[in-house]
Amino acid sequence: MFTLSEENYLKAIYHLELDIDKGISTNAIAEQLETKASSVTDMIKKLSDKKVVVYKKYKGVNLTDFGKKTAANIVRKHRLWEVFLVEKLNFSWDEVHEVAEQLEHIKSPKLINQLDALLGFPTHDPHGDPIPDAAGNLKMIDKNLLSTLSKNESGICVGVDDSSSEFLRFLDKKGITLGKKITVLEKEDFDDSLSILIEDKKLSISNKIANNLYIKPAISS
Amino acid sequence: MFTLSEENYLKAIYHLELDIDKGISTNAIAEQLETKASSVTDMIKKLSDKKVVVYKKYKGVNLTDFGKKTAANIVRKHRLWEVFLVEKLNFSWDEVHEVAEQLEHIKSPKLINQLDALLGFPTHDPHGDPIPDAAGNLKMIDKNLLSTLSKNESGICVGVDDSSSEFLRFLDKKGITLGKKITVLEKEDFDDSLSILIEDKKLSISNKIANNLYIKPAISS
DNA sequence: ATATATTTTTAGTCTTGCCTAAAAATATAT
DNA sequence: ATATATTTTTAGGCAAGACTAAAAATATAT
Repeated sequence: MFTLSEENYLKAIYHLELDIDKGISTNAIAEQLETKASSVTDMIKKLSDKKVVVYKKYKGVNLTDFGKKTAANIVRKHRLWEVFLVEKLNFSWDEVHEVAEQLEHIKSPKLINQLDALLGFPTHDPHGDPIPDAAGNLKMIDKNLLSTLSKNESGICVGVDDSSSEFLRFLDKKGITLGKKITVLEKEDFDDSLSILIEDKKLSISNKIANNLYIKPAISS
Repeated sequence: MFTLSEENYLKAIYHLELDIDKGISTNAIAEQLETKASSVTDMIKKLSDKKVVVYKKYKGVNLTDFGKKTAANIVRKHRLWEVFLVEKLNFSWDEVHEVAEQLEHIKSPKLINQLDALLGFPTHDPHGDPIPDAAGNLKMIDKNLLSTLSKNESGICVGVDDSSSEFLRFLDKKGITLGKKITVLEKEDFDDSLSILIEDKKLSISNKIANNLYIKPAISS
């Protein structure tokens, strides 16, 4: 069994490993968890003793298979709870993260299995992130940043890269939500901004936005 | 804001105050929380500093109004989650306690309000215990122990005093669940056991059982 | 290749929440 | 009323998980 703190470290390392394929550095973990490098070194030793990470001094850490499975299960719980909050309790997608951060630590396999069933075995959370299955595996779907689309190409909005409340509320205000079809009408060279069509509405969006929105390629209209 | 440990102390004192109207003794709290008296003294000082209890050395503690409200809110969350587990996730009434002990510490007013609504604003948990309202007030319903009924009197089963898994599973086995009507057919003097009628079935139950089952008086049949 | 900068670890400290053992206060019994 | 028993508090310590400051290792730059 893992403490709350250990679980948060596992989750942080799990997320970092999706982007980095070397050993995860002490500093990277410290930054992710908003703590100090020395605290990370302390905790890494504990996690290493518990066989969830492999640690070589000055060389960073990597999750063991056991560690990966444990971390994936926490992420699974987090994302299932997010779906629950949106689907059953009328939370909006920018309100779920903090509460899910708490709920992900609840320990009860039956609870999670039943929740999964109640929600109809969802595969993605409200931000389009995949939900690991009970074994810890996650299916990546084919998705690209909106910024990679060319003029006149279309796609379905399937996820966000930045899932901060600020960005999500900005999307809400613009009427951009998951599932909607977006067509690129124009790409401006000088600032890489886009003119897009979404539900018969024409919008102008900056490159920053286009770099944080995932699109599933579709036949252009 | 309160720590997990502080919340558990508040809850323990809250429950003890329902039975005891003097100052709640250090030992009583220690027993309830399965900890040592010296640990309780330590924590009492912290709770006193936080203005949730009034403490006089050697005289025990009592909750302040603020402490009472805080504790009631934890109990409210516990019982709402129990209802959720039974109503939405197919838990049985003997499985909910442990998980609710974890869930009661989740901090999100919106979560609880929405959960309350999802469940249809329940007034009692799966064991028949009343759910405090958002202000912390709880309505006691008129109930008596089954053992207080006389021969030929009837009542509706509305709650249990002992809500241990063992007792609840025993009741399940006997077919005794909340909402069912029970009629006392016979009272044995020598061991205070009862012969009862429940859903056209005749059962013999011991005094121990009859002392742990609450009944809402009804017109005898 | 050596000096400098950065990263990581170590050493020592703090707080929280628990513990044991001993001392102090209160309660009970003769 | 005094002796005995019980309860409560105090004193001192321990483990977890964080911190700061300093030392050690590694990386970078000229």
